[in-house]
Amino acid sequence: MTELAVAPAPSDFIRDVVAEDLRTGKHTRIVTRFPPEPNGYLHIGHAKSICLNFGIAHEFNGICNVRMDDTNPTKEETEYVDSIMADVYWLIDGWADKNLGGAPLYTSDYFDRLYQFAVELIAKGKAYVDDMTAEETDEFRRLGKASRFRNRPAEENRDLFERMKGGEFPDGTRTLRAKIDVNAPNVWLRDPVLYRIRHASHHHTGDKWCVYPMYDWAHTLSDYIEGITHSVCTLEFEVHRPLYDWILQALELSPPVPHQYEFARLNLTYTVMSKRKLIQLVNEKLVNGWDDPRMLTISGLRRRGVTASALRAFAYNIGITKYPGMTDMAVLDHTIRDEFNRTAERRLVVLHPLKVLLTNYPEGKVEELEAVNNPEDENAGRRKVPFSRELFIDAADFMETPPPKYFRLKPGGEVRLKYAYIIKCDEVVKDSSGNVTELRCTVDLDSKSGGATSNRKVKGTIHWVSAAKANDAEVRLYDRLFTAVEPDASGDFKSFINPHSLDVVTAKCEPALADATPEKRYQFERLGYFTLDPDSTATKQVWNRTVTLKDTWAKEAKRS
RNA sequence: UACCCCGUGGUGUAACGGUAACACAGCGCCCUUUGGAGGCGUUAUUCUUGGUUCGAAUCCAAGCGGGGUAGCCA
Repeated sequence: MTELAVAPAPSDFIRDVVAEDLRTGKHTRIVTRFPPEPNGYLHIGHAKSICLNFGIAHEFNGICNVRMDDTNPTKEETEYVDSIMADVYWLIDGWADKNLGGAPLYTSDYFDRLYQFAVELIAKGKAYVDDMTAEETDEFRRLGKASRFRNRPAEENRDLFERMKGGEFPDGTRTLRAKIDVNAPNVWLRDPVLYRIRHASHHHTGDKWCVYPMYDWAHTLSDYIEGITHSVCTLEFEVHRPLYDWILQALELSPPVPHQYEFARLNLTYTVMSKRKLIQLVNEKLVNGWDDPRMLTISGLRRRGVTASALRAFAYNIGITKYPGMTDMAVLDHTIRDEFNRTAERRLVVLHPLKVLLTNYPEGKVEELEAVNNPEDENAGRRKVPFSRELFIDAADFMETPPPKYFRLKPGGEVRLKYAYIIKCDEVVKDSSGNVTELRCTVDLDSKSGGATSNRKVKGTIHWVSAAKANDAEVRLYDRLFTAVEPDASGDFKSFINPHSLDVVTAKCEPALADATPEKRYQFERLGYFTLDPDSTATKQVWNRTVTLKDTWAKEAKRS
């Protein structure tokens, strides 16, 4: 099993529609799109959407456009465009052709055409310039009342709209509104605003414009312009769909026209997903930037060590529906472990070193013992691990007064050192304040792994490194960022930040780990999966714990 | 409040009028030189009430519950 996570093509209600439209000949080539607003970094919820839209294009031989939905100059920045494209390419690379979507497109590149469409709508008597304030507009809409400017002659509307574009009027003084039905049951049909005045510099069009289209106008027509067949968005836009369809009909656009479909956005336990909250975490320095490995941003997940293929497998596992549920973070963890168990090479690393002296093992002797790189993959080969008189084991693998069912080292007890010998703890050395500083043990020389007399069983097997040959490395142990299942369910989500979400230790690593590369994932035996962080230098490795191993002992220990 | 959408084990999904299944989580056992992985088993599900039908998770109606929308944000 070297092919990973190439799951069978998933099926869901949207793919069903796509397949049907192809079957009936309604469409001959599928075009989807992923339309982020460049006002923040992409998160795992966007990954779900990317996998859906690119997935459909990929499976049905179509294309998927990445389109910056940049109609609000006051919120959008080029930095975000760059991060978004980096994330999208990373996520789809090796799975769908990058050129499936090509270079990023921009709604702002269509501003001229969108403006012309608006002029057309005015000419058809289906839009008018309104002079009411934002507050008045809101109130009238709530009351279902018509604006007193609603019946302006088309020519006056045309003139006013042109002068809006010309910059004659200050921000907020006028809007262009669709003339639909001020009393419609669906509030989005109560003469929605199509254009507003914003004397602001735009990240992509500079100072060319001072009127900017609203989402519904821009998005619908951008879909049409690009020949989108299936415009897939999240549930909160469901009530916009009648407006989407109205716009296409009002302009009497020739078919085929796009159709909008909605699915439930991703909700995950123990995290927050809204851009507003993520940006707060960054700005208030509660995390170290957008790509902090504790963030559920795509860049954060990438830095943490999650692979694109694992993220895609996750998107596949959770499915697509209209039910707005809450997915357990355990599903993400499981998906990552599932892949890494098959692909990650094993290494011995001691996180919290406790010295062990083997009293009956010769001083100065070094044995090169053989270790399996990956028990799940024979092709991963073997390596040598040096063994000597002084070792480090993890402090958690020794207890002076252990609870029942503790299989590791204890005074007078025995344990197997992985790939090496069985040792017995004879003596516990402590400092003046009673802390254990060293263990004196004896080796059963007949118990060497792979040897003729190695068959003796002991209950526990622990990892270790040779003190003389070990290399130091910084290891960043990440845990979930929030302690509450739903941090934003009530109160201030920041009050649920996990104070132990990051623990930094200096670990002792076996020599073979020195050759590690950033692309590879490693399992530190019995501890978890780890990835080299970009903070690493030629002289110092920095490791991120992507996810722990499943730990049934922790559960057992909690019980007693 | 109005309008729209959605209700299948604890969680996420499947079953497309014909035996309610899969994954995660949980529990138990087996195996294990990772308390990992793996294997086996197990707990537990169609919101309610009517209707249509030989037959309903599926279609219809009402109720109940949950979510969304009511920015000159997207």
